[in-house]
Amino acid sequence: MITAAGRLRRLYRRLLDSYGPQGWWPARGPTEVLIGAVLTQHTSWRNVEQALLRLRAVSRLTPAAVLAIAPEELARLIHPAGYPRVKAHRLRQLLSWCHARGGVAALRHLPTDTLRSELLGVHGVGPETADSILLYALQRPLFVVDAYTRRLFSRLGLIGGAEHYDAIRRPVERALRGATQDLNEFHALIVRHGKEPCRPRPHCAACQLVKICRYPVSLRPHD
DNA sequence: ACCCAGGGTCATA
DNA sequence: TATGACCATGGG
Repeated sequence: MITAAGRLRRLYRRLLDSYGPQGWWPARGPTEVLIGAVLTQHTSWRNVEQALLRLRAVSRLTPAAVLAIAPEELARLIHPAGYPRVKAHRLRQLLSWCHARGGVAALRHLPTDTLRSELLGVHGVGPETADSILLYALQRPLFVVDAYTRRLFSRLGLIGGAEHYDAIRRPVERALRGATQDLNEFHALIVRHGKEPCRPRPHCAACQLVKICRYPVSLRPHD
């Protein structure tokens, strides 16, 4: 990531002006953020919603209640989100950790560094899932780097494409001065912009790209 | 019949 | 360190 705090701030401002606040995370409660963060791994939010509907229909979405569901049954319930057995196992690992820690409310007392390293220690929780939970369930000032972020930053020349996760995350956190609400909106807006590929007329008002925006979603992070 | 979606782990070189 | 296979469903 080249040191481009000003460019990052202007990009954020343009995205916000174009789309308005996104009001993330789309969940009813904090535990649902944890569950959704696992379910949405390499999966469209549309499919995740179906899985959440099926889960909500049979259980309260608290760690204890979901852990009371038999693993095979849990897998069956979440199957619209894909990778049912993998995700059922990951959900159980994550919710067991949370439950052992006294529930989501109890997590608020712990420092961000501690929470992040413990989350990364949970099997099936990588950096994006951990940071989504920390930002959207616990309001910690972290920037979430996902495939849309890499693609957009790479198209804008802000990164080469091979940067490590933290090498993208930290500069954005500095550029936005660790303001939780801005980090929240920035990531949500990047996803919004990525989901609705902008049509240049003559250029995209949000990212200001002319040519690249005409290539919808086919470009990969390293293109 | 492809390609893609708000990733992560594991085996291998 | 860095690739590739694997996990699996639903929509374009």
